[in-house]
Amino acid sequence: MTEERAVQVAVDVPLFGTFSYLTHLPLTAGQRVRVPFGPRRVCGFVTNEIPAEGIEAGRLKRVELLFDELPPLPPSLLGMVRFAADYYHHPFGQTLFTALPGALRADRAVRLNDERVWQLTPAGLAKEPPARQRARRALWQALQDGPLTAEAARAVSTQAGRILADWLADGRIERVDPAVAPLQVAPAPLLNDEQQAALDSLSAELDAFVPFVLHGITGSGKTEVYLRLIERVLAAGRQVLLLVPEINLTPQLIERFTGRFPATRVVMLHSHLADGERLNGWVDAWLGRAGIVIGTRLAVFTPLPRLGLIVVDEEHDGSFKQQDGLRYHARDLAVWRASQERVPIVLGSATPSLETMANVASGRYRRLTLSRRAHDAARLPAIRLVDTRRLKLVEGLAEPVIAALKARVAEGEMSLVFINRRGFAPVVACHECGWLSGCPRCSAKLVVHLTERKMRCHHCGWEEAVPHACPDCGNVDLKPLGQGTQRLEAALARLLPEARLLRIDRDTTRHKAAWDEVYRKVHAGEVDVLIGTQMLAKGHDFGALSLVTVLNADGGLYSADYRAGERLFAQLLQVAGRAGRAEAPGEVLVQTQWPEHPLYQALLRHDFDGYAQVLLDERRMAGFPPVQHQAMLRADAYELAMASAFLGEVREQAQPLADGVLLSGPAPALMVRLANRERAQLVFEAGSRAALHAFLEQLIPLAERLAKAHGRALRWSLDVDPQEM
DNA sequence: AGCACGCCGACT
DNA sequence: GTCGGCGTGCTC
Repeated sequence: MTEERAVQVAVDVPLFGTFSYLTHLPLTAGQRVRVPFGPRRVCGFVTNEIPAEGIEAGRLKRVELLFDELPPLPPSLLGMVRFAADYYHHPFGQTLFTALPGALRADRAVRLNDERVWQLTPAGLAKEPPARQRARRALWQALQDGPLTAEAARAVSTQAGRILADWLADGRIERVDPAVAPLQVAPAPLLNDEQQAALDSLSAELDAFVPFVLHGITGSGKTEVYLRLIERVLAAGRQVLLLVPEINLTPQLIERFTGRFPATRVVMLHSHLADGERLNGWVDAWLGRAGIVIGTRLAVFTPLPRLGLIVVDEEHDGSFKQQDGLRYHARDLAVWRASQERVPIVLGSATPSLETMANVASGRYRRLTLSRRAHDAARLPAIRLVDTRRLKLVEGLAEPVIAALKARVAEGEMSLVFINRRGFAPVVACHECGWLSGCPRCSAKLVVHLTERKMRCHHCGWEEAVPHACPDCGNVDLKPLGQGTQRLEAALARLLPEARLLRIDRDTTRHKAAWDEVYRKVHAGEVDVLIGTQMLAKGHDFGALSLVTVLNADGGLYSADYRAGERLFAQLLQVAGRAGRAEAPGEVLVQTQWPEHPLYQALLRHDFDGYAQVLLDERRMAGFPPVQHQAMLRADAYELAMASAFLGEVREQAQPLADGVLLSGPAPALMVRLANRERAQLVFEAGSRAALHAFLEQLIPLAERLAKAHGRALRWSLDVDPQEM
């Protein structure tokens, strides 16, 4: 026992700083402990943070317990947490706890899988095989064939546990760590010359921090380039972190990696895992047993002792930004991590974010381009704009679009009807008095689901029955307004009576089994027309789509969110990329009332770079990110007035501190009402990151103090690099 | 965030 | 008399 001393412990509370405790244990940074905290006991982590001043030694409590099932968290993880806490101005303790799997956050010991395997000792090999009992003979035979995992032993016999314990006791067998399996690589398709060139450039920089952008059009075979690069990293005995958007973490993707590297442990990490599963995957990565970690944004924190490469697939995807608590951007943290650990990082996308394009333009990132589809036969689709100003619409569909769909159905080819639901909803309206089905808790409109005769709020989840008459004037002739997927499905069924339709949206794919069924039907050729929303703009491979139609793209041109244009353009390029993947040349029809808009003109030419430049110039003129840096103080309360009043006070007192920082607002949020609360925001903009952060440093204590006066009804949070207005 | 303490309204 | 509503303050 060493002498008593003080250590700093981080706990999961919204307070800046760590807490001092006495201990006689030789504790080091990263160890998990139990400490008394107020009237309760909580789990905490020892840090090497500088102790706060001014706490009398007499008031210190003692560390109660060390949880030593696992080694201390590595310094690299604590370093990344420190960086994230500083950058996002979030309490260190809470930042650390969001970086950890749930099982390590609780005030109790964890149980880990025993990874060791059973194998025969030399003494055991020399012994006679057991003569009696089927179970003993079978187990003995299995051990002759090689080491057995606990799981494999149980599969041989339910008696295995007892028998193996006997044999262990008499020295015939031993329990050892499994040998590291040599890398195995399944046969891979050939690369085209562009893919090969990209791979060569990437492979030349495996020992340093180099940020790459792999800009490859849909169908150009980015994943195959990742796989070849990953093979080289694994062959060098190092680990790979692959971050993917929530929606892309599919069994098909995982199978592609496990299929290519059958002897390599591939760990999947995402928020829907059970606590135990997530912990085991995390620990396998941490202890170096897993070669590849594939996960959503939370996986960016996974400790990897032999990290050799980070890949962020679909780096433009919004799901990399967390929208509550620690509002981190996993892509940005991944770039920071790669620089710290001196490994290359690949940001892959068909439509890179403007942030990334700006870094390419400034020379900070190196761009590699895949401009052709991997299969030579697959050509880029021809895009046509259908000007709906001069055409009569039937149920929201223009005549040329209906005709094109009919033709494809007649030829037995699959089409996709894409609806951009952002800013558009099938609401119930009264044509007598103008009443609309608004959500009682939000400023959103309720969306009709005809099959269930319900109206549902897609923002807060509120649900109610479709009324029989107008609640305001009693008119019984209520009509659905706008275009929802369900209503469109009904219209298409009438217009294309011979077609087999399949609707894909959050309702039809909520359950995994339903999604598998959708996938099976599409690939079995049991579908003529797919109908769907945003989900379809993501990277799913639906095979032989020959026609893609987009019905209501214009919404993105009118949005108050300055990023809406960027998102719409990316979404249209992505969804157009669904067409013509196989031998059939694809066609894309976009209905619009504004065909001369530069966005559509760039789309016609498949000109991503050109329009990205237009958008970047616009951002420069307007002083928006990525040219300027932003942070946003968000506040919500039962009444907008309280949120605005708080932000107004903050603005008034923060103004003198703003050196090189522009304050705007407070303004009501774009979606003012959300789940019975009303929201407002105050925006800070600066040309220099350092100036912005120096300002935010002073802003936090100010906001804390001013918020206190409004009581618990007022909630606030700081969003650094906000993605949504 | 939790949790206790504390000070006012309707009940066995 | 006291059970319990949630405003206020503190956590090494």
